[in-house]
Amino acid sequence: MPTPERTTLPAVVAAARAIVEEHGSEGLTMQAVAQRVGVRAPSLYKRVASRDALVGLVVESTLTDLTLELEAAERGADEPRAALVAIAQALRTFALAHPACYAVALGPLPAASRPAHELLVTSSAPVLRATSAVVGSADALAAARTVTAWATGFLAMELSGAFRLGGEVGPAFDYGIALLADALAAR
Amino acid sequence: MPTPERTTLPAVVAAARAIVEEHGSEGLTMQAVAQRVGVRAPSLYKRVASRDALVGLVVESTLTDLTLELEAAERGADEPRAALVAIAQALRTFALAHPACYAVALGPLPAASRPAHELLVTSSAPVLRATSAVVGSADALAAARTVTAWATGFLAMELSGAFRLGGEVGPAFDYGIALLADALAAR
DNA sequence: CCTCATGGCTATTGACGTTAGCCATATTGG
DNA sequence: CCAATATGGCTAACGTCAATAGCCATGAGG
Repeated sequence: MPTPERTTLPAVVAAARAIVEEHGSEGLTMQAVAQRVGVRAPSLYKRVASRDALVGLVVESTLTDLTLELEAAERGADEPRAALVAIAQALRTFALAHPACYAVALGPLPAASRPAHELLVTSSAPVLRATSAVVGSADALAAARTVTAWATGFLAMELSGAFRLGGEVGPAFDYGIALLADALAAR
Repeated sequence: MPTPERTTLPAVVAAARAIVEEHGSEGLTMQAVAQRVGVRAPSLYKRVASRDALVGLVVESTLTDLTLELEAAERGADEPRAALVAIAQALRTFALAHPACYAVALGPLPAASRPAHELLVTSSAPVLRATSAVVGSADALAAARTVTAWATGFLAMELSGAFRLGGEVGPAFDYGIALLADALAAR
């Protein structure tokens, strides 16, 4: 190859993730990323089609990491109901550890930033398996959607500071997942 | 007052809401709003401190309308569990009727766009009353948070088209609210 | 009638994404 | 060993957008 490359696509994505985590998603400017990898902003377009596409790569990278955590939580449980609870708690742990990247990955995204469909399938697989084991395959999808909707809604509220009306947040999460798990098990 | 006013703050907010609904929140530029009310963009700053502040007014306006719908749904039910279901369904109806404004109002917001705390209290009051009637005042807050988290999470997913994996969405919503209502009633 | 507070306007700035076009270089094929 | 070429980086520039500065016109109140 001509002209030695001063950076790489993975380095660009890693820089983008770091910037998102440090300064929020609105701090993710092409200039900031370029400066971080030691290059000028226009050069980034040799690696990435647009800013939205870069956001999409951040989302995919984050989602990949998250999926590993969810699968680990699933493996660590010996019983379906416990797996459901463990997966939910792993999701919250991840969200609190990487709040900005989590918010970007699971928040509203422009079409050009949406991750590959296949990645969404693999990241939702653990929940689907767990609910399937609890309620049976017929209702598994609806049950998984219920749990996922609750968890992402809860975490969106927690991360955006919507829980300003007193009460501890951790116990409220436990309350919710226990309620859902019991309700599903009762079917 | 000097120099007859060519527009008013309510007109500006109404224009902003219409633009959000027609072209999405990213279409809400100061130029677009100004053109719609028959004024030049800089003149808007005589009425509104910033774009974020204008978004905040759109949010408050939307939330006010939503609250009326939730209260109407609450009044229309004669039993606590039915009230909970009716409120959830009213929320979904509103979200589907005004998807873009709903998404703005209940999505992540910069600090300068956050609605007044008091408004959040009044808009969450119906759910809180309903859960209180179902599970008692001790668990009412946690229960309300669970239902709210689920509903907003579900609608965020539905509006962003995250339900691409087959299955009808409406029945999934019914499944979820029934599951939650039953679970709360069983306590 | 004169004053002045006020709303609107033009011009401008600064940030940002993105494109155009040039230059330098390392690899490849003769 | 050398030239051709493909490629990565750069500077310059454009368009969009939010926001500010400063001027002008107007109309209500003394």
